[in-house]
Amino acid sequence: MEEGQSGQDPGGPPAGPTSAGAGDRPVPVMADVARLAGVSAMTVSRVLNGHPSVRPETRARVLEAIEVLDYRRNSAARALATRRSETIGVVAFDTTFYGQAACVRGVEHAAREAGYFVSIATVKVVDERSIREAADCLVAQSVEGLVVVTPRASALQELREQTVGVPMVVAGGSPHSGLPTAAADQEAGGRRATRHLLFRGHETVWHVAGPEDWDDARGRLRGWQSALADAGAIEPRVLRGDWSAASGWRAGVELAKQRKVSAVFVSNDQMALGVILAMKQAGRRVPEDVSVVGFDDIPEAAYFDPPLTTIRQDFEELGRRSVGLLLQAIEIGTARSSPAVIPEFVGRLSTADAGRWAGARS
Amino acid sequence: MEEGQSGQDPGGPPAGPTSAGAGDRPVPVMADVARLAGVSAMTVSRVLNGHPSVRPETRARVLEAIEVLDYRRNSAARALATRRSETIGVVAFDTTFYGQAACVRGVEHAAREAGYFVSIATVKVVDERSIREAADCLVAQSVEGLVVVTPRASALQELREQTVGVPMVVAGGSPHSGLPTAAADQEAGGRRATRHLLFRGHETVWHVAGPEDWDDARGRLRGWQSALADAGAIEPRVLRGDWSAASGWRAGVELAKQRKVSAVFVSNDQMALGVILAMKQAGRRVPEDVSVVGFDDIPEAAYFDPPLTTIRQDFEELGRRSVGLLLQAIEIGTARSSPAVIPEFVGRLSTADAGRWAGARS
DNA sequence: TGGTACCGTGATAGCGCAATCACGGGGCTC
DNA sequence: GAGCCCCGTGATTGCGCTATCACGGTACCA
Repeated sequence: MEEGQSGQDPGGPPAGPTSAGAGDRPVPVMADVARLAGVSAMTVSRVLNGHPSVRPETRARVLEAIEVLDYRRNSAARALATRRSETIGVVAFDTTFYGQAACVRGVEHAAREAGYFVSIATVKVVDERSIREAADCLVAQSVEGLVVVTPRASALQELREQTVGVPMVVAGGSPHSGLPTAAADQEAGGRRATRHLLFRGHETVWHVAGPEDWDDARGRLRGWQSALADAGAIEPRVLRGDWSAASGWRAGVELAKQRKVSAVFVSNDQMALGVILAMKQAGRRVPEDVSVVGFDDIPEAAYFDPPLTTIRQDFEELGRRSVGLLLQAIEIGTARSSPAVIPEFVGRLSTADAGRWAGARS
Repeated sequence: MEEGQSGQDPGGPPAGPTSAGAGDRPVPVMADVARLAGVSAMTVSRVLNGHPSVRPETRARVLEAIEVLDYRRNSAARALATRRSETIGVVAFDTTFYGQAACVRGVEHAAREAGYFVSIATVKVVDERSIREAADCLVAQSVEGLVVVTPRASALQELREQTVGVPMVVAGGSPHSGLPTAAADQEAGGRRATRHLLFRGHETVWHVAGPEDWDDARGRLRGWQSALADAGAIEPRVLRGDWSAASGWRAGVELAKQRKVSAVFVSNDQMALGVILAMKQAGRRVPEDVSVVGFDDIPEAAYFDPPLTTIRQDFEELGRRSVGLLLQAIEIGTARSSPAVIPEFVGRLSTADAGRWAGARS
């Protein structure tokens, strides 16, 4: 354009810098494809974007040129022009937890299927600062939306205020966070687990809960309470763990001291593993003396000794659904929570009827 | 400054579209910051990039304007202009495996510390097609480099050819893949495990290996073989698993049929869990009748029954190192493999001296 | 005192793509 | 048979940022 209308080199100004390189261009751009195919860059763009109004013949020519040149569209340029990054961000906590990892995997697959990239930021500690940092980091990368995997409710309150602009959904956690959520009905799961033990004849059921500020832990605890209340059973003091087997073991040591404990609902499978070990170490057999129910159904649960009766959550499905929600929020502008999925009871061998000698309470 | 030399609207053409919006601009751009701070956009850019030649006073003014406007730099535009995305890609397999997940976490943290974003692509099945797809997807996103976590060697051969342009490193896997690698010395680990059992007096040690085409599995197997050879012990037939507890259980069932089996080195902890269960179900006690050593030291291993003797790998460190390698490759253009870390022996209760009645072989 | 060397800053020109508008040509309506 | 519209395509412009060069000033050397 500086040369305006004057000269003899129409291709000069626009194509100049692009075509200048003698021929050693390492990475081809759209103009290169266009030239090879004998069309304009715009047409190449249309082909790439599946725009309908391109003659099949032209399209084929362009596709061939793309193939020949091994051309790949520059996503930064595209993002700049469209103002869309086609990327969603995932904030996750400890992805070494099976549930988190499976959920992230679900997110990743669903997102990729929908044509989105996935950027991830994990936080080591679950406090507002870290979470905001992670979210900021993702937002700085122009993600179009955020999936927060299994958070603490408190942390979310913070987030909602801060992450201006980009839609957010929650995978796991409580459906009451005020954000669209894809979650399993933890309460129903907790109720189911507890009821199972009650049906087996146990007078009451003890509970090893997860961290107080995790919605999942809270929901399971509520379910346990309500099942107990329904059955008119007394509600024993709650023990707290941090989801780790180690914390479960510590709780199990406490529990084993009390002879009247005959049934324990543990808020996840890892802690259940710890509880079982502690029980056995204290000389109490599982399930003969003490029945244990876990939660999550991690792949190893079936190979615990005894194989663990537990409540299965489909974490991957959660991840998938949350992406569905997020895409709605991004594309339609609104999304409401997905209906809670009901976790499934998985009966194995870690529970038995009360009575053999479990009847000997207090 | 915009009033420059000409008229009253010199800002027109360049700043026009930016300043045109009456005042409802949802997202501020650099020009907005510049205007507010009374400087040029270039200066804002310099401040943002930590360029030294900006007067502290000016810098402060700019920073304040940024704060006031809650301005965030558009990363797509930056990437386009600099030709750098500041993003690295991670290709991982099943991140629900503890090792993979921990490694990815290490990558993520190290990358973020170094100022890089992390995009992730997981593959469901470990074949060349999927891996290439995942890598392509990442490359399409203009990642500057790729970390491939614990791959199969065969898959890597493919990848190396295909991913033109972006540097690649491997986290885990064999150091002989031809790519820079951060790996633990699997062979040393396997040797250590086997030797431990041999020292305990077992005549020989059986092995439940991981998938044949995983470098990790291969290395551990080689270590087992070499320890056996050194001790002059016979080398029993290898059993194969797929890393899952279920496959370990199946192998355990086989092993339990043979009364002479008194010591088993299992290629990961999950499979070890399965082996132990199968043994017990067959009436063979662990460790009294059969000693078992695992590999990895997943957090639950200490709470198996019996607590599992195993070989600890620091997966997170692997991830961290691989990022170090990758950044070298990106920034310096070259990187050689990190020295292999030697896995650490963790003695717990799943192994015992041979002899009680284990001596009664064949 | 002139020249050289900066230092702090601004104007300008792309980065590679897609949105917008423009345009020739064929089919359609009436 | 004239007008219309839409189809397929191209030229142009700008997304928001940074690289480059240019420029007035102060400092320093000769």
